[in-house]
Amino acid sequence: MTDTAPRPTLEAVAARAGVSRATVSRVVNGGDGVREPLVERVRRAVDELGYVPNQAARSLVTRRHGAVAVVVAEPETRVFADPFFALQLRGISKELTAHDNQLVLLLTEGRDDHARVGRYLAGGHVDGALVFSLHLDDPLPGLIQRAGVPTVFGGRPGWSEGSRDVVYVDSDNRGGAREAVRHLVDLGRTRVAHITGALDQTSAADRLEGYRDVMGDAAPELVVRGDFTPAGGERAMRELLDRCPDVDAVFAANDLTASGALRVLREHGRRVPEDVAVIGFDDMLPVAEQTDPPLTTVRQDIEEMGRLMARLLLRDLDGRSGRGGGDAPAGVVLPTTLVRRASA
Amino acid sequence: MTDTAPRPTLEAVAARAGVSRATVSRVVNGGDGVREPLVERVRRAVDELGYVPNQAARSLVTRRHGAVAVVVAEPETRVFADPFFALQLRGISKELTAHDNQLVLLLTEGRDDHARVGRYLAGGHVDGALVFSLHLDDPLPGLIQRAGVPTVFGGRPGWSEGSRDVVYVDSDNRGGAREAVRHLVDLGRTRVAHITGALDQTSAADRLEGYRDVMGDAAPELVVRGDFTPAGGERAMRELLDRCPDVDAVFAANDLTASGALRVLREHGRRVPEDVAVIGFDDMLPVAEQTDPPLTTVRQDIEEMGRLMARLLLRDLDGRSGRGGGDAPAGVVLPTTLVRRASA
DNA sequence: GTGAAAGCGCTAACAA
DNA sequence: TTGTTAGCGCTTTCAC
Repeated sequence: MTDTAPRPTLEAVAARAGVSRATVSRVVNGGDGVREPLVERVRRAVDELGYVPNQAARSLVTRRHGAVAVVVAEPETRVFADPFFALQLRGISKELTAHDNQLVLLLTEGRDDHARVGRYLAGGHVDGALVFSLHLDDPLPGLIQRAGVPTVFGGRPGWSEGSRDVVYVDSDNRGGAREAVRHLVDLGRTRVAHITGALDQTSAADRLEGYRDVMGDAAPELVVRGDFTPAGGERAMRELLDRCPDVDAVFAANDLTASGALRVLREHGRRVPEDVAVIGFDDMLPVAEQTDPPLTTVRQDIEEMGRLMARLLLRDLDGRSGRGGGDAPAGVVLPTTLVRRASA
Repeated sequence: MTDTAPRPTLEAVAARAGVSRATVSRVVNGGDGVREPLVERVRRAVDELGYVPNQAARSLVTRRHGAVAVVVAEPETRVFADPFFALQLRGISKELTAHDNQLVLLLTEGRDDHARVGRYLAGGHVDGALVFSLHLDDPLPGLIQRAGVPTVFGGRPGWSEGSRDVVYVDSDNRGGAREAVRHLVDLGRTRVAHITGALDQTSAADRLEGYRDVMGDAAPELVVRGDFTPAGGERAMRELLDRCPDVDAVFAANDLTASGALRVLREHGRRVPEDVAVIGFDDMLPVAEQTDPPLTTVRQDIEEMGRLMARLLLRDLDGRSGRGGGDAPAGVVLPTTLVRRASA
């Protein structure tokens, strides 16, 4: 491969254009306050030499890196079993690159990684961080806040209750759940069950709340614990069928869970939606459209969540170089919509 | 949030420890050639001040960034419809962080992005690149090679035929396909069909080759074009059933395709595996284990592919700071294994 | 509007 | 073994 191509420096461009380094720098950074003919000459020199600014040198003086860390804790392989993560990443990436920022991906699993991430963030390699705080007891948020890096969280962090200065983007899990359960009730169903997600994640807890908003606490036997996986959905559905044979509707915490439930229902000869109506959450296309029957579900715009997270962070970043204090928007909650297919 | 914490510099640590900057630098970078008591003193000063080296300043002189770009072209949303991408990323991330390297993720879609990526890579922000060259006519590989950045490709690039100096990691697509088809033949099947993947990707082309290695070119009507998606699998299966009603086995280019085929077979009342045996490729657990019946498939260790890619790149990176020429290992091909479940 | 010069924080010769 | 010194390539006052 091409060995040691000696990349041209500002100096070289300046020499070629017959101007000073300062002028070249000005042109490269927007060209304000430089007379047109000179701008032209510098531009040409840049092109001819194929000059690209050295980011390290630039960061050294500007203290900006044009890079944002995305921290994904994935103690469970679940993160990789559905396209959730990838979609969000895509949204983030789009927004970031649109503003000339790079995405540094930090995947963590286990204690050691936490320390490493903490160190990295504290090391000032990036201008900010986007963090997916998956679990209630996750030590990551603490570490990060201590590192003093501007941060936006994906999903409402469990500990955000008190602190008003935590910025996050979340879906309207509770509202979406409410809508789903209400739809089931409107369908005339009276024994509406809920298979929860992993309850140490706020998304699962919030969906459960939404279910309770409509159904109340009347029939606790209709709430079964799941874990966002198909296997968990199967297990829960079996338990449900066993415990409440008269169940006529199920609101599953996500599509994967619903797919497991669907399988068990079929196995038990229950027709969907005639005997039991089923609703999922997420609208993960490859899952929701492929189940039998296709799944009615609550859609959340995952890619948009990612994009919004990035946007909030970048705004904050700009803000703090401008004024001293930023008006932290705290939490932003994206709406959900019910997508009707065949299962309910 | 914490505002402008003025991070301590080498200078500050030196002052506190009562030594020179050079000594602190030595200690921070491993501490070789510094007497124990001094090392101790410096370490303490570092801790007390919470000193973290400034990477920008360091890169400026070492010309090393401790960062590797991962370039993923995703012209098709398919990349996000299966966990392939995420698994590979995880493998890469593990290996990279184990060697204290950061992962800069570059997601591209469309022409504009290519230029951007080319510029970024040429800009010398990273020490090397890991690239997934998905399509035969992808302009990315060219751009990258021109940027002169050490690169390892994921999957055999279509244009690598001539050039011996292209480093890549691939699965044994051809061998795996051969094994699958042979298994079907051993089962006594005589009308073994193949639903291909997107043939502008070498993985699909290689799997087709493997099929032909066993079946020859005898019955071209048994080869139907798919595109790695469930929908493509359905379409192809319908066509197949229509064209060759006597088909008694199907080797699908991947699990997603197989799942589509399975659905159509059920729809047509064909029993699997009694009437038609089906084999997939990938062993994507959430797909292969959840189909009805569970899918017999060719497993490839995706995470290991990622890890290996990173390892090769890092080795190359170390190599070129050592000797002048590196012994490029060209292509590394990982073995596949047949996983027997119920569908064949 | 343009140039000269002073660093940003660090590493790597070279001296001592 | 330790310290001194000269940059790495860039931005940014401050004169002109």
